[in-house]
Amino acid sequence: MARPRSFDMDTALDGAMNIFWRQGYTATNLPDLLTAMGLTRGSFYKAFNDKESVYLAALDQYDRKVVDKTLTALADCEGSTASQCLSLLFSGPKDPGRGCFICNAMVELGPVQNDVSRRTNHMASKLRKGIKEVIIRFGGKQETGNAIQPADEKADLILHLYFGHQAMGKASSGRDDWSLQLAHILGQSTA
Amino acid sequence: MARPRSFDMDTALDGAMNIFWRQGYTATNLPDLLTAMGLTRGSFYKAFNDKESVYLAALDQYDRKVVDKTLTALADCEGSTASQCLSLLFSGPKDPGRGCFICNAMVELGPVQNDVSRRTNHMASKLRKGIKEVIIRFGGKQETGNAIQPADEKADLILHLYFGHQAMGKASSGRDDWSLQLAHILGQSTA
DNA sequence: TCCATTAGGAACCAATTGGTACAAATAAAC
DNA sequence: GTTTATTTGTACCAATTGGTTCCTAATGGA
Repeated sequence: MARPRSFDMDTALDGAMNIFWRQGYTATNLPDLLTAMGLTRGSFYKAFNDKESVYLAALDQYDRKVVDKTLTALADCEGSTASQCLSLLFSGPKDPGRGCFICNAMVELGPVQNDVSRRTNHMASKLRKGIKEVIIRFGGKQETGNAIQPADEKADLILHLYFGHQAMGKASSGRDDWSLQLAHILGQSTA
Repeated sequence: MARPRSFDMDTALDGAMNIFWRQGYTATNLPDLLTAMGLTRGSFYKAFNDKESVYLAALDQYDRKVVDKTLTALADCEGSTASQCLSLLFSGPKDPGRGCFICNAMVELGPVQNDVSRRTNHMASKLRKGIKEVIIRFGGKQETGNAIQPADEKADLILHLYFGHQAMGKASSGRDDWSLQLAHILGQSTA
């Protein structure tokens, strides 16, 4: 009927995702957000409800863009061991001090924003599942045996390790090479 | 010479520690902080420089009060296995949604505040050392052997796991019982 | 071509932000 | 008791917060 919007919704959400990812929710004010999205107040409030709803949309964008990409990278990994493939999780693009948006969101808003924790839990589950499938693919099938734990447990352990890695990385006091640890967790002799 | 201050510095810092611990730096405004510390603006700005310096003081308070207490609890632990003692780290007082102040601070301010990351790194090192000493105390001495990793590596792994646990706990999507995982990492058959 | 409808942009808004100024209250030193 | 130094509390401040209003401009359909 009338004038179509001149900005691209996807790239605007990319901008929102990146600024929230880097700065968090409260530390990102409206001017920051508008600049990152390439919008002015008018079009912003025409297209979105408020800052909070854009934050949630940014989390969904992260789910589509980053989490899904990570999962396919894990599924398509042609390494020779599970730990080699799972090392992908621990050697991200390394934008210094950006960390993992899921981890950041959990820590900042998890306890006070159900809409946030719902999304972070969902993404965490997807990652957990992706990790588990790598483990299974490389032979660590659902063994309930004594010493070695089933793939679910290993995946959950590695997922927690991943978030710890991301958290510590933001203060640059973390470890970079996790191949030996992963191999040990997975019960391999060497990575 | 003149009028002595009527508030107790230590309890005021406890209040600051607790509110920053629960809400983070930016999400805590001055009225919140003043209430938590039991001070009015006047005495606050007489006694402290600004909000930021109080945050750093609160981190130091956490170091003294919480971290040191945790370390002595680990050192004094009379459990029968290392994983049993280290389970202490994963079963805190469980104020829901408060998490670990170190983790919160790293994630919120690590990349942008050197004074913060310096402190979180220091506390993380203390924890790492405490964990390592537990491992060594229970016989996992600095073995450089093939499959089992040296105590340093194990301690670092558990420390990262701890932070991941704290991060995920804030969205209540984390695991509560880590005894089996710890036992596996440490190379024991059962916890 | 003209109109209905919507995007875009700037001015504006009340509320809140962290921080300051200053007078009143208070207690030690003499 | 007077003096003096310092804390305490209140009133105040400019700047910033997220959000609204409203006018202009652009566009697709008739």
